[in-house]
Amino acid sequence: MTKYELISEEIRKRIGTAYYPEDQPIPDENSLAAEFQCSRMTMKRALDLLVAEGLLFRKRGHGTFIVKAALNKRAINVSGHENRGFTKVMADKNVTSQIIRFDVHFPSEEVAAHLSIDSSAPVYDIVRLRLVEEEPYVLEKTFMPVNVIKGIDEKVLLGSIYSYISNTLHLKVAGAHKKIRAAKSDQLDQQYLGCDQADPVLEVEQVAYLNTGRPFEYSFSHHRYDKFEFSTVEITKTGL
Amino acid sequence: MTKYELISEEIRKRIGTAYYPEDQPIPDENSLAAEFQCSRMTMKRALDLLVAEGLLFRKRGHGTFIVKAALNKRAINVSGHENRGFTKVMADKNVTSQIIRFDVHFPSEEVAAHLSIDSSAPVYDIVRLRLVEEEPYVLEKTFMPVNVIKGIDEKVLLGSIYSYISNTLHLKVAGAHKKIRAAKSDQLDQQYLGCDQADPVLEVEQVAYLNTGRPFEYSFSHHRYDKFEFSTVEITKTGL
DNA sequence: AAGTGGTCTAGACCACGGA
DNA sequence: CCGTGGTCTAGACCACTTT
Repeated sequence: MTKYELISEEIRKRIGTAYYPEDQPIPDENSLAAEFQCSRMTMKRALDLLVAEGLLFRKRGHGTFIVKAALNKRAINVSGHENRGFTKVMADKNVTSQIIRFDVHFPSEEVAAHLSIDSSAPVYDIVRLRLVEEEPYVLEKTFMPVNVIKGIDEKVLLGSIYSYISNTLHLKVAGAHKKIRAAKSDQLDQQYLGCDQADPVLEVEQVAYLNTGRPFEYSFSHHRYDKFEFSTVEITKTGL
Repeated sequence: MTKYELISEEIRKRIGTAYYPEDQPIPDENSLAAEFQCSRMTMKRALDLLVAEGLLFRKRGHGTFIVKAALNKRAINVSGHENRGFTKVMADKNVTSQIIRFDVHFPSEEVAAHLSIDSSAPVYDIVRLRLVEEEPYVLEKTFMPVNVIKGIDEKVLLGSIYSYISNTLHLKVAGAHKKIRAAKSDQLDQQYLGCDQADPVLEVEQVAYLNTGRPFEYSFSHHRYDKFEFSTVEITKTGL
């Protein structure tokens, strides 16, 4: 844990417990830096995290203030992470998987393009239903290059592909590009997510890549429209 | 324009024009700092922007690399902004509005809570269809406290509420919290967005707040499922 | 040991807003 | 004018990876 993260957590806790009055600026950066015995740059960085979370905002020449809208939120995430894909969020829940399809074949033009591979490089074609506490949570359609993610089998699919990639293959996931849209539910969604024919789904299209820069997953996740939503915070640049 | 933004743009341009080979690290931070005549901190900050955009990623002990998946993207946004709400993105397009409903009344419990106001404080209740180049683009249901955003009338609603808030009221928007989900289209959606009864919509629930910390807008935006998607980049923390 | 990125410092100057 | 946050610097030390 770095110094700025520790300080950030302390300030987050203070906001959550109303240690600072919500209608006044919190102490200025120099005072806080003195209190926490750090440089002003480090203090600023700690506050930056909270600004990015939407808990604080700054007014040049005035001070740093608490976002009132954020106080209504349940409890303010103790560790304050909004965007931590699936498994992380589910850390202490019972996550299981059901395999709907598991094939290997040559990729379509589209899949090859998104994975930056040649059409002659085979890909896994996987459809899994993931359940949280026995409840259907998300239906995932996944393409992964066989050359990159070697040795996928049913046993791996019943657990977490991400655990396999990091713990067994010792590869590291660097990030992902996502597109989020609404879609009509298809026959598979209705069958496995248990949704009605008239129910839509929230579709997340994702290209994930390793810390080698190589894309290793192109996937479409379908979530029940009544059980999943995506949260984000938008910050207006101070200069505008 | 700050130094780190200028440097960031230059590097973004270089990536877009394949100035750097994509299978090798870009020059290290000290070399780049020397080339751009800045400190290493400033150089790092310039690169941070590109990492946040998903164009670059870093490997401690190795170097900074180009994300191959990002190169496929059309042209790499010249100024690289993903999350700039409506009006900004539409800068050079013809945006018009059609007023579906315009009322003032007392807020429901839910609306009052999201706007952090008392149930006795009246709110505008607005439904607008927004069109881009004459095409229906989004149907917005908006609640705003009358005490905060004074003087809204039909003329304002036909243009941009945001312009009115900044240019006439001289208030500043600091940010917004958003939730994105899929929903069934209702009768209004079908009528105004021209979607079929079976078509879903992408719903964005938003609480926007001023640089006074005061929430001023609680809204639900419905987008046609086939014409709108939300893009985002997820970065895995290097420590994990 | 050498080279990379990650953090942190102490201090400087600038931009903005209010007294 | 002063106090605020925003940027920038020059340098230090640490963590990680390869040689």
